Amino acid sequence: MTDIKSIPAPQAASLLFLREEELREGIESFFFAYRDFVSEADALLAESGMGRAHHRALYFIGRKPGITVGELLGVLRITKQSLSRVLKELVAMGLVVQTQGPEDRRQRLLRLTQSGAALEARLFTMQRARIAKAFRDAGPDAVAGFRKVLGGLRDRGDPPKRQNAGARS
Amino acid sequence: MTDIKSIPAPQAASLLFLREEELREGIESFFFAYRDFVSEADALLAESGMGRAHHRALYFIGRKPGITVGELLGVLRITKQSLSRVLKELVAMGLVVQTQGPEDRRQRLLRLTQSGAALEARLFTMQRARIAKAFRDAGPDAVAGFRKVLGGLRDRGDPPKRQNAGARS
DNA sequence: GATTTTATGTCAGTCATGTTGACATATTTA
DNA sequence: TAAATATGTCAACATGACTGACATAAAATC
Repeated sequence: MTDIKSIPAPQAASLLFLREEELREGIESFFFAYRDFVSEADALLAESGMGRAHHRALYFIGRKPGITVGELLGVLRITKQSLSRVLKELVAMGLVVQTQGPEDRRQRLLRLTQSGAALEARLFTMQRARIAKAFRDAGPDAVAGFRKVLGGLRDRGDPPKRQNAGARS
Repeated sequence: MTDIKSIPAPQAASLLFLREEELREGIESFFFAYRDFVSEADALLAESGMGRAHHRALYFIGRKPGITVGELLGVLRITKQSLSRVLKELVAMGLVVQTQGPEDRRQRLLRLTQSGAALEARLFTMQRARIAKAFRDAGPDAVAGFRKVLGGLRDRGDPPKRQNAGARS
């Protein structure tokens, strides 16, 4: 039923139009929502002369204390030069500490300091308010759908290895 | 039921933990999905020496042919100086044309040329493949939930007017 | 034990995209 | 006529990415 081939041309065109329209609206919603969501923490970060790159590093170090530099590079998918600058600043500001890996002493394990954790918590609290409200208003089924679609939008397969990023010449 | 105040402390803490965990996973999904989604068109844009800013302008001009510069600024929420640079390049490359507004001759109405529309279509086709697959795999209910949550994440109220952007000193 | 690979850091330069501030011009509105 | 609006433009700067090249220490392999 509703076999697209069985539909007369004008209606099929109309269906295709709606399909494209629906997808474009999805793309636009995605763009606007993401922009509004991430821009929220900027003011707080700017107070300490930081930007979004600092936020992302703080976030993922807080999420996995003891994460190595290489792992963090893999998560963020940026070059080590980019990350290095950010990490250096976070360490200089006393928000992050690096310790030598206990098994592999080449590794630098990253952890938030107390003040780093405090800043991350303040940033998370801001974003939590927004996302919690969106989740609450939309309801659990909608949240499940949100997660499901986001999962489908992710890259599948190998993350494209980038020069200078991780274990690559 | 499930009044949080009636739950003994350890379980309440556990629930709160799950709640935070759930929200963090949502934030991360959002970050990863958005990054993967928008990065896809970069290679094609780079061939012509363009970036994401060009893509966004092309996209919204294609979406509303005859859009004014001021309207586009309102959609993108960037400064006119940023947009100006991008528009100038798009016009120079023959992808966009500007025509004087028929009623208000101060306005510059923006439209895609044939090759501009062709490029936009190529870019949209790339993204359509990804989002259509995600929508199809997730199902209509999930898509509805996705849209619902995204709507809730948007800024409410006045878009924060930014200096130099639109009608402001 | 010597060699290679890996994890990390660093210097130097470039690019894309955003910002602020100031000012110019044409056109519409009051 | 005067003020407000839509647009454009010059200049300077910040952020966060990038490439390429090279350095060091430690682990893994031959």
